Amino acid sequence: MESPAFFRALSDETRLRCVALLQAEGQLCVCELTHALGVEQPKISRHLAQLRQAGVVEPRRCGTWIHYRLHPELPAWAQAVIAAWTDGCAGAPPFTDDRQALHAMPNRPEAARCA
Amino acid sequence: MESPAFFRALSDETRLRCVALLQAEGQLCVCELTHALGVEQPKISRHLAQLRQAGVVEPRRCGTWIHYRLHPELPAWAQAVIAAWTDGCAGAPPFTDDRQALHAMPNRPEAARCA
DNA sequence: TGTCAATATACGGATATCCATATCTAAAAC
DNA sequence: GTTTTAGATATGGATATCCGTATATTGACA
Repeated sequence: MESPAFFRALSDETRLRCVALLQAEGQLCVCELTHALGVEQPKISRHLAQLRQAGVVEPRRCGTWIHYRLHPELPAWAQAVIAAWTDGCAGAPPFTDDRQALHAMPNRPEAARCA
Repeated sequence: MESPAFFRALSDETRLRCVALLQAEGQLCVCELTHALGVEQPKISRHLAQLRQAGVVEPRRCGTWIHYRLHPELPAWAQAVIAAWTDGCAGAPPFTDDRQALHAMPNRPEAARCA
């Protein structure tokens, strides 16, 4: 994990909003992120690709859906950085709004259905 | 402090090397940073300007020299992020080499001389 | 096999970033 | 006031980033 690449991955608001949601919720599919942030799907996919290439998130296919989560093998310091940031910032807009929009989403695919 | 701007400030190796040195040493002038990193002075100045504009560092003029330090009013979460990162990474190259080069620098201006 | 739904990638243009080199500013010391 | 030294900024070119729109991929299912 190269430090500059890691911080660069966190240097965009859309990506930070994804990271904050994943940190709070554990695992989300692309359609949930798209709905929660209220942006177009290709934009989410492009940013998820950058987070994936930086090793920040990991995808898991689950039938039609692809669930993303924070990469379970993130170095301890990177996990600590994300935790420190979310502790300080995830309780303020726009991150709170995203969580609210997520929970208000109708017909959420249930991650539980996929092992 | 906008989160994306903060992380963007940390998304470059030269800037991270400066931040790591400042975190370890407390306060350094531009010529010390230039010598420690072994890069051209305008490059250091440009990167310090970016860190300054992001609110990560603060300059203090001291006669001919300008001393930089981590901004004392950084939000707690930002300080925690920097601390978590340095705890995890500052003990490895290239950061260790920079500290070594700094301590080997001849005729270091003494910060103590300026209150 | 064909279609649909979820996700990924390609394309093209606007903007930002990074660097090396050259030049400018400002405080010190004479 | 002229020179010297530390530091900041300007210029221009190469590369990267971001976005919206269009299209491709892939698994599920009829």
